[in-house]
Amino acid sequence: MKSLVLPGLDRPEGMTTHDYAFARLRQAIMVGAFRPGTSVTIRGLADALESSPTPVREALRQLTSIGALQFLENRRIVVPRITPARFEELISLRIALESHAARRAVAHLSDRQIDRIVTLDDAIEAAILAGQKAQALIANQQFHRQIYTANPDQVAMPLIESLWLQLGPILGIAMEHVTEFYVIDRHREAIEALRRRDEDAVAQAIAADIREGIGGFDQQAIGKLLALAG
Amino acid sequence: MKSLVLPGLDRPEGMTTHDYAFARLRQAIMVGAFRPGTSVTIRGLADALESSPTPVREALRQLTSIGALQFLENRRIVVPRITPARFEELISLRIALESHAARRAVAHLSDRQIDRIVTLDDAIEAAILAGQKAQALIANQQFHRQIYTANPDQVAMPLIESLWLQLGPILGIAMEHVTEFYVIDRHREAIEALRRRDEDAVAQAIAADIREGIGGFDQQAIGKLLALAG
DNA sequence: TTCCTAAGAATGTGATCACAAAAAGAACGG
DNA sequence: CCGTTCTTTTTGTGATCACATTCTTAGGAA
Repeated sequence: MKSLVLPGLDRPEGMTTHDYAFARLRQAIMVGAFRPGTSVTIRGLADALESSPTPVREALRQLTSIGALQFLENRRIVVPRITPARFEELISLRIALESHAARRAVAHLSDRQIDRIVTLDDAIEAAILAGQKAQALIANQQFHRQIYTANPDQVAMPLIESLWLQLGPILGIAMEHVTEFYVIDRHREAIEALRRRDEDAVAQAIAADIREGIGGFDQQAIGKLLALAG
Repeated sequence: MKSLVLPGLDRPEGMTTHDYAFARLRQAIMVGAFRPGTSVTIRGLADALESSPTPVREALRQLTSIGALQFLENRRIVVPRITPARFEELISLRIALESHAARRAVAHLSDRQIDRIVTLDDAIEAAILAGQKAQALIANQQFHRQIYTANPDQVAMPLIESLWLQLGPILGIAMEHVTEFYVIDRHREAIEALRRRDEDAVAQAIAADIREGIGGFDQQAIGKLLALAG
């Protein structure tokens, strides 16, 4: 049985079943395809991915290591719930980590790379205008990732993505309830700062971008949703 | 065959084979029992832990998710090598993350908890005086963990431990070559700041503690070792 | 000696199965 | 109608096995 819920993701040939399952589930969680508190089963996902329990269990175990899932005491596997306090911690950590990563990326960014970042920002706007929420979210993540990974020795990206994964489920709820996008574009501000190679300004723009709108969503609205979903 | 290399770790009854394998391997890497570049095999570890490939493979996969191990393209599993640049990134991230975590823990610390932190600091000194390097390392980690986890909603600890794991192997090398401990005790400074509930001072003391000596080791010495071990 | 090739060994991968624990449902008694 | 107990089903766990890939090593040719 092939799942209709999991966002599609082509499987490059040569990729192991485990890697495919991991990538697929990870992507699904990151874009909010699972709601907080949802429970998943190994066999169920194995069927959905048309494989067997072994590689799926490995993928699920990996996802717990990065906070995307949770193995409960009763051996149930669930998408973690988020309290308002935990949400606030995650956001403040995002700000700390990502402004740090952005600052340390500035020196490594070539003009050509900055041009590519601008292209990604355009893609975000295009997705928003087209009403493709999930696509806008993915493009926004790519925008951030492109900046941080310019630093070749960077080690923060996996940690940042762990935070994105933990915030994913709540974004999924937000996407259902928010009809209007708040495009408070700190991205242009960040890009200008990148062009000037102004580390402080870049860090500040990224911090503001995170604080003011989580990937285009209004934070207050999410706060209210948390009271319900927590 | 039971391994003599892996640090012992009692297996509480009811703990699954997988959890035991994960905890055991994680602890081993964290205290530097494996050198950078070391390759491990699933069957080998399964024998050492007197179990089978399945739970061990799951544990190894989890360890790769947090940067403690690496699955190479050729399907070999190795302890990642660390370049001087990567080392510097890890340290700067530790400073960013841990001073952030410390700052946000201050408000939650009771006087009783601070007393317990002092006890842990005494344990570090005792271990150093007794020449028990690994024990001193563990006690030092407990000291830091005790502070950060005082914040009940904290989400940074797993990320911080990921950094500790990535630094573990290099600490293992350092422990072999460094005969003298440099006890630059910023811990007392941190404790005093905690007592005053002075967030800035706490963050500063933690940052200085990390910068000046990684768990009691001289950083410059590690830098030199990296040139050889990278 | 050096390089290349081929046979054998070692290793990761993934499906399967038996088992135990937990959850869900059915039957019964108050 | 509600709660309890027993049965059935579901589900995670871990050992095992077959397969494909990779590594190792032995042998031979230049």
